[in-house]
Amino acid sequence: MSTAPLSIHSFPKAILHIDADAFFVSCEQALNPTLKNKPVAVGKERGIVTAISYEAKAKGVKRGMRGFEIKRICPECIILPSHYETYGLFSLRMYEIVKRFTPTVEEYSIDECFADITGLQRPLGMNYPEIAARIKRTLETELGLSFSVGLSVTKTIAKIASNWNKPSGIVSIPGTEIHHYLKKLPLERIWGIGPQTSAYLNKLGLKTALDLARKSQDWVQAKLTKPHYETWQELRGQAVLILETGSKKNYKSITRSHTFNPPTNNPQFLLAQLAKNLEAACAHARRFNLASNKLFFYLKTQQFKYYGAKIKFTAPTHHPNLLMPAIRKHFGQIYCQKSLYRATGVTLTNLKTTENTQMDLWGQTQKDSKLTQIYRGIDKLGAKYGRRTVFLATALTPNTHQPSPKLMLKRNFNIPLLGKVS
DNA sequence: TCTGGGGTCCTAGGACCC
DNA sequence: TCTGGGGTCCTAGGACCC
Repeated sequence: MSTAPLSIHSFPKAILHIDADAFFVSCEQALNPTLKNKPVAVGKERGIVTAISYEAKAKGVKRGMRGFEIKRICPECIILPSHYETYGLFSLRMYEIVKRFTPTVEEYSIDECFADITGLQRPLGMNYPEIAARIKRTLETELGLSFSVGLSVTKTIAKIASNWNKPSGIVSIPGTEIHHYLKKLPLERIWGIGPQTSAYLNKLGLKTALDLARKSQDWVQAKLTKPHYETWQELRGQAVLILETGSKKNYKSITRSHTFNPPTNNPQFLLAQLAKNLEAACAHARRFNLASNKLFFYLKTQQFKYYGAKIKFTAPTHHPNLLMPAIRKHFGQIYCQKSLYRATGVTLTNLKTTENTQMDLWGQTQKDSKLTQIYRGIDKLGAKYGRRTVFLATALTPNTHQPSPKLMLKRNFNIPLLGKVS
């Protein structure tokens, strides 16, 4: 096979990928230094851990493990509940710091971002690897977390670079050096190539990322789909994936789901769970001024099968009390008494912004705006007294005997507005 | 991989229209 | 009643990501 480089230019573009190491546990350690250098895991409230410190990883602790399994292999491991709001604040500060260096920052996920630093050598008086190092140092000093940074010519290679030397790595891959790295990289480690595609490519005789990058354009277009064709271009040093710099929160859909234990076939319980999912999804939609006219809800069986129904509405809304009756109405179509269910979920789709909503013929919008005021009050209460201070009566677990107005108050607060609702 | 929660994009195929 | 060809929109489901 050819040993020629894939690109003859060092840095036609300079893209950084910045990735916080063991983000959730690192946040906990930054806030509580006594946790530093100790095996720590986060996710106690779920029963399985989702983030693990490098010390715990070294002892064999893995994502998805349960508390008792961890205690068996690493008794000294500290298991903490997650604090997502806190991690979100660290995340915002991370973006803010990177944006001091360049406005072109993609807030890719809570613990990662991409930054385009093309053309900044001269204004900053540093070369690209020096800029990367400066950003890394600034992040680490100000946040007290460690970061892995990759510098290269495309997003896909920058991601490979940041992953190369975790934790706290800083790796620069000029275009002319790409092939040295791809040669050592198994296909399934490429961003965008999952188990299905790598198994398929293995069957076709490909093993490494370089095997893929060396294929012809015709071959790639004949055998693979568009996303993988783009990956192929990126691996060859052509930046086709652009950085999405807009502030992230334009949802196409909002899902809220929850798994419970033990599994059940109790329809009241399942409806209560769905009501909770619906309220959570709607609350999120309200926060971003989004409304939906299409929802999907499902029951998930113990065998991990999904049974769901889609419902369309004439007018978009984000008020659960308008949507819940429809869920109740369609519930019977998907519910089977013989099945045991382990989870429920609700997805709002077709989301539209609620600014500039037009009045429709039926006065639905007017009714909706009254509700908007009511829910504005509810959301304020939620912010003040804790989420779910006010919720739909359906969301009460069965056996809890309460009178049944449409809206219920958790702590018997008396809110005058409630009278108008039912 | 005995499996939590939240997303996005792409493709194929059907419905419907001219 | 049968027929060719082409366009758009929507949906279901797959695959992938963190």
